[in-house]
Amino acid sequence: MNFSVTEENHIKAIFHLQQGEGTVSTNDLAAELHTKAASVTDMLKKLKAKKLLSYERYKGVRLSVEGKKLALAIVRKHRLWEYFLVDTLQFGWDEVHEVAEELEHISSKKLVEKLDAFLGYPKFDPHGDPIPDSHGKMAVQQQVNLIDLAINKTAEVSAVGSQSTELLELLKHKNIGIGTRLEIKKKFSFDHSIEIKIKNQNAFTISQQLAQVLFVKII
Amino acid sequence: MNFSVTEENHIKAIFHLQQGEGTVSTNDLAAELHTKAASVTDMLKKLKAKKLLSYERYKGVRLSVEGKKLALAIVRKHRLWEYFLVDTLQFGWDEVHEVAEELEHISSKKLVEKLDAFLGYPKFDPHGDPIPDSHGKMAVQQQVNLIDLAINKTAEVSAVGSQSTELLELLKHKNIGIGTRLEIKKKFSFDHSIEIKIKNQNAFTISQQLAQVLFVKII
DNA sequence: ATTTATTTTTAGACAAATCTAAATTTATTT
DNA sequence: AAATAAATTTAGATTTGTCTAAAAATAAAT
Repeated sequence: MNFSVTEENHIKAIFHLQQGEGTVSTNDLAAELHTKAASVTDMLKKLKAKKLLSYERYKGVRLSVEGKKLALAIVRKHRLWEYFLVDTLQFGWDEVHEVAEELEHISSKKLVEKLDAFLGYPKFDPHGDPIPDSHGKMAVQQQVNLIDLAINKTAEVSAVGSQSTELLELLKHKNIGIGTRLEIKKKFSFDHSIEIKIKNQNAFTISQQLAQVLFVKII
Repeated sequence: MNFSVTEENHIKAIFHLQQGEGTVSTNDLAAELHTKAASVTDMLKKLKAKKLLSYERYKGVRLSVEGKKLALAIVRKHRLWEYFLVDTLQFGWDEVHEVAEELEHISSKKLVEKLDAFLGYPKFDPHGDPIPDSHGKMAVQQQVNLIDLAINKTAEVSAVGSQSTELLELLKHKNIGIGTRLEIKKKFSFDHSIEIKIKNQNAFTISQQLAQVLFVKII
């Protein structure tokens, strides 16, 4: 079975919003896809007919087994390409998302398998997100939200919760990236901001909003 | 400026049929693109409006300077990806065409330049065709049509004139590929078939049609 | 438990890319 | 040069993905 780029993007968006379990609303999907609710409804009917999801009107949507399989295949391609761009072609980790959005729709199965082998079957992409293997299985990473990290435990930034330009700009300014080692010096309960320290730098504070999208691996 | 896959495919087809100079007919384009003449006419009007080509109804079409630039950029991407697939990912040279047809439409300029650098700025793709550089310049290869090769001169197959499944099947059966060394033993003027000999194999004859799509480099 | 607000769907329209069939232009024959 | 054939274009229809505006269903609030 072959699917259009639009169809694949809907499946991917549902997968991300569904986040393991739960049902996804038309409005949330429209926001995620930068489109309108009416367009989403049309597409849901189409994807239901193709048995990629279960959908009853006004009741939200949820991927079928087939749909999840497709979503995982797309996520796999996206993350493998991101790994390739950063690891092989020396892109910065913050400039690969848009390119991978295009590359993830290249259909050749053989290409994906050969690419995976060439890269050495990586388990995590440059943002720290796990790469599904050819059966759709992903490694689980023992990562923790920065908000939840204990004080004075050294940890390494392993993932960021979004790839928005705004976030990447802020991270660049604060000099935080994947692999950055830091520890928490203080937590302020008033606004839930936290003071962090990166080796050889002065401590500084970051907002709750920022801490919530940073994931770290305890070392 | 950004163009759709369909628009790019039309530009590429015109470029190939134009072959340096001359004007291209609607019917030839329709055949090349596996579409209908009426559809081509519609697209030509659109591409003319975008100033990629000059076109007067009933008079054929020819690429503008802008159009040629776009065509060369697409050809560059196609051939770089083919090189990558064969050289880096270990694809067979006869199984990369379809995948490259998809990859050539990925838009990121930075990706192309980084890929080119990673591959070491190759000058020829796995089929022996020259890869345009970032300014659109291609190396000229001293290759000759097999039909024109002198008798008893050893030569190496450097390019094939088409990537059709039918041709590739025949080449596989005859055990001919890029890099194959051979010499011509006899030319038969009756049907213009030629008898060729590959080292350690018995001589055999190939048809004019086949010889005409094989290009060789004299060693 | 009504009213009000929100979400979602339907209805109808539109642009892109395609097609078939008919009309038009150009090329070829006799 | 008139008749015939071939190539090309136009006209009108179709499919896919999208939209706006109005209607319908569900959720929230008084």
